[in-house]
Parts: sequence; C-alpha cells; structure tokens
Amino acid sequence: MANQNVSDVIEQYLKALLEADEQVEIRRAAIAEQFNCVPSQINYVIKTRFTPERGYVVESKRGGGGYIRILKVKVRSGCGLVEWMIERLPRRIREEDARVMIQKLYDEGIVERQTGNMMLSVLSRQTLNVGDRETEEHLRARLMLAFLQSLQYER
Amino acid sequence: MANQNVSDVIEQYLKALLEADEQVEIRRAAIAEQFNCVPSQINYVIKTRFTPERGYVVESKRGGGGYIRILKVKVRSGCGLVEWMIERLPRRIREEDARVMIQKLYDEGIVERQTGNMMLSVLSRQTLNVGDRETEEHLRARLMLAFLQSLQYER
DNA sequence: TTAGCTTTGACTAATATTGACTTTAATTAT
DNA sequence: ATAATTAAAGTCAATATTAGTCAAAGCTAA
Repeated sequence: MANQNVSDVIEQYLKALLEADEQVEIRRAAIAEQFNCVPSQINYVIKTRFTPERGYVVESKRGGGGYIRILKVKVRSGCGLVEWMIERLPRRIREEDARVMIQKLYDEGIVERQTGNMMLSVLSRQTLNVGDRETEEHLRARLMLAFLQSLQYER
Repeated sequence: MANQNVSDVIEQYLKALLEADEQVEIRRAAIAEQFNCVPSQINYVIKTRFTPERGYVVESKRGGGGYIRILKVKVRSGCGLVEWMIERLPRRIREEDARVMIQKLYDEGIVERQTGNMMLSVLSRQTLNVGDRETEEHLRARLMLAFLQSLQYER
C-alpha cells in the first residue's frame, strides 16, 4: 500500500536487508542521506521498530569507523519463546506491543489462528478501555501473562 | 435511493472502492476535503456504517503518513449459539458462569481447545482480581463480549 | 413536536520529523 | 605520549502532521 512516511520506508529497507542476512551493519549518516532525512531519524526508527520485543538486538559504536548493527534474535522455533516472553514481560503493555507479541506467537506456530484473533480482540484498546491509560496497560500486561501461562501448561 | 446526505455519499464512495478491492486506505483529511466536510465526519461515517456487524474492520494510524484503512471481513453466520450468548450476556459474570459458557462453546465445537484454555485462564478470578468483586465481574463480562465477538467475524 | 440522525469544531492523542547539543572513538599533530 | 582535531553515533525537546473524541447545534421524518 501507499507508504507515505519515511520511517516505514527505512524500516522496510532494513528488514529487507535482514531477510538476506542474520545481521546488518549500517552507517547512520549514509542511510540518512540515502533516504534524505536527518541522522537522528535512524535512531527513531530503530527505537520504535527494532526493539527486543520484536526480536531484534542493536549494537553500535561512535567515533571514527562507527556503525549501527542490527541482529535478528534467533528464537529456536517455538521452544522457549513463551518462557522468554514471560520473563521479560513488562508491567505495562501498549496495544501495539501486544499485537506484535501475538503476531510473533502466530508466526512461530505456537498459537492457532482462532486463539490469536481472540487475543487481539480481548487486548484491544477498545475492550480494555478503563479510565486512565496506566490502568489499561497494567491490565493488558496481566491478561497477557495469563494468556502466555495458558500456553505453557498446554505443553 | 434518493435523499442523500453527505454521510451516505461518503459511505457509497468508500463501498465502491471496496468493490474493487478487499481493503482500502484513505487519508482522512483528503476525503474530508473531497466531500467538503470536516474531518471528523469521516469518523462518524465509519462509526455508523463500517462496523464489524456490517462486515468491516477499521485500522488507522496517526502522525505523519497517517491513514485510515477499511477491510472487508466475512461474517460467520450460522453459529447461533454465539449470537444467543451475546444477546443475553449479563453485565456481570461470575467465574463459574464463564466456565460454563466456555465449556459449552467447546462442546459445540465452536472454540478450539487452545482458545478455550486461554479464555479460562484469562477470565479466572486470579487473573481478573482487581479490588472489588463488582469491578471484577464487570470486567469479565466485557472480556467475554470481546471473546464472543471475535468468534463472529473472520478476516 | 420530538427522537434520532447528521454536521461542526474545539480539544486531545499519537506518531513522525528536525535540529541543537552531547558523548565517544579514532586519527593527527606536537 | 599527549593534546587537539575529526568523525562518527546518542539524546532530547520542539515542531509538524495526522487521526480520535465528544458534545453542542442543526436537520428531518414520523
């Protein structure tokens, strides 16, 4: 579809590179120039789209010969992913992050389509809309934990 | 077919687009300008005419490059049990009643094992334990509704 | 007449973009 | 060696760009 914003374009570019390789190393200034944006936008893209929750680790070095390196976290198919998620489950979760987690579980074949759709519905902003944002996100985290735990017991 | 207010015209315009494609992506401000109305009228049109009941799901993003995306969904009709449950869903539900409902759905082959387990886990007292009993049961009812609704529609 | 749609717009929220300033590391000059 | 310079990347807050909410005002059909 029509991708009008630069951050999405950069995200897709980097993910395409990561398709071909397990990791990718870039020079921030070069990418910024390539996409005609300021260098700090690269940081924005990385911070919002290449998070650990989404399965990436980022390393970098400043100064001469500096770089930014993005690595795909290799999660051995299924095995351990649920435990991994439970371990680093934050106390608050935003809808968007919940979506990403559920998608990952589906991609890994851990949750079935029906289950995934249901979680999306239950964890949506609309459903969990209870007064303030903080309460909502705490609740979402609690429900996500229950969800993950139910996946554990099943195996 | 005659008396057309602006909302109806916009509705038809969008539905025409959806004839050609399974989904359509618009910029709110652009459509508003095209039909010479305020942007929030687009929200009104969507809220009143592109509901899940009518077979649509809507996603959106704000900020630069933002959009509103409308998708057609298949309405799974024929499972009367789900509609029946939704119709007489009380405002408060006790854990025991939730269990019974889920069991029934499982027995009828409407929900899969994994989905059912997940719902049991999420709707448990333990998970929903938020202060007072009344709040807990209201919340359980809300989640149960989202749960049932997700069974009605399929993307 | 009036209940229920529709239209409007002021205010809010989310996301993206930009740039000034900071920090770190390598290279060069003394 | 040490200091100065240069070459990266990082941070953060201001600004820009969208879309969402809500309630008041306007309309329309029964």
